[in-house]
Amino acid sequence: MVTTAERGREVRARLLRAATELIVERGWTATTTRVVADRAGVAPGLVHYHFASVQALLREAALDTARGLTAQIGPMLAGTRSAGDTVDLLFRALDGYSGTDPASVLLVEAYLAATRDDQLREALAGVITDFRRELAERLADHGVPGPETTAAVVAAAVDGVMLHRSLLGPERGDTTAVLRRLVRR
Amino acid sequence: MVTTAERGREVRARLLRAATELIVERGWTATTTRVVADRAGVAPGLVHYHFASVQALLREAALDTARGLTAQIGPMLAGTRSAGDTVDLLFRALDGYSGTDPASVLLVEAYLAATRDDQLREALAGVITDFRRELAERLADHGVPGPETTAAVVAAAVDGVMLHRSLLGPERGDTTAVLRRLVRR
DNA sequence: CCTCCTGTTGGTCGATCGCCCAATACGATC
DNA sequence: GATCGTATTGGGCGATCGACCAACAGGAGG
Repeated sequence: MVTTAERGREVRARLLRAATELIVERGWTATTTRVVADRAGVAPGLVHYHFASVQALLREAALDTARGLTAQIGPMLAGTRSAGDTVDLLFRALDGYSGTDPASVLLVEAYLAATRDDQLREALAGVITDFRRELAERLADHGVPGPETTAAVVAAAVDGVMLHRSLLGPERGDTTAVLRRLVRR
Repeated sequence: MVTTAERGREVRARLLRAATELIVERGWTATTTRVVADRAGVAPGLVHYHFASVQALLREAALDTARGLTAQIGPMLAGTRSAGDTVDLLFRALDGYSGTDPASVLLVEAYLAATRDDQLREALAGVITDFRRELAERLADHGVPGPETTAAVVAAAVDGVMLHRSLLGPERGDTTAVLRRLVRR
């Protein structure tokens, strides 16, 4: 038995999933009411029934993905035995990714949209700050000097490498080996 | 005496400048024919007289800025005395920048637009590759091991830090000190 | 002086935008 | 079975989009 409310929540979820895909494929500002509704297989009017505005839909979709990513990586960090391990893990998590993978592009899109949407900027800043803190604690455990600043740089480097891969493809050399220098004692 | 052709080229330049400003203020896909024309102080029709399409205008504006940036930093790199100096220079060049400065945002916008515009992607990849090569040569001069890979990581880290600053503002700790670890022998 | 030609204007085209709303479908509740 | 309320439909609103074009201005070259 499927209640009306359950089907409603399911449609809402489908809209969020469609928005996530389309932000990646077409870009943030080119993801429109009708295109999202079409991808989700529902009437256009439903977008403004389930969400206050298109911006609100895109914001929620992007934040869901961002939080999902950090929630997935966080527990993995806890199992690392050394600072080098930690860096390795971060970049192995990125390595299935060609650089044009959905999650990366979506994150960068969100970063940009955030420069013009205060609500999104604050929420996204919160996600990154949490991730930085978690990473800093792990680095501190492993005796890395200046763990907070180091964590900030490592996190930024991850995003930067991801950004460059989307243009140039995978690097030739051993990127992880170079990045491990960041956490030498 | 100002010839007709000279005034024409001047208008073309004004359109490029207006596009540069507006990509930063409003985003790539939200920079439209009429808005650019209005900012440049000319009639809307002129955009499609001087440029094949809006995309072509945006592409040229972004590439001009990107090439201008690397052309400005390149010669400064030549004067550095050590690998640490080189990293310092790169990040001091970024430090007038709050992270929401025009050049940074424009670059990230271009990165993103490039994922959906092959012509732009190839051109932008060329600019980054040139910069990487120049940086790699300098690092090699200073005896940094694996100069190509290191240059790629440093360049990515620069863009990553820039990206994070646009959300979180300036870092608290000494970022440059951490990044200098990347180029220790 | 008179023609060219380049640069420029301002408006129009069909398409699409975000948002809204009256009408409807249909399970939940009595 | 009748009533209610939530989910959904599809079309309409004014605004704006990229691209196009007829008309025009005015310096360049004969």
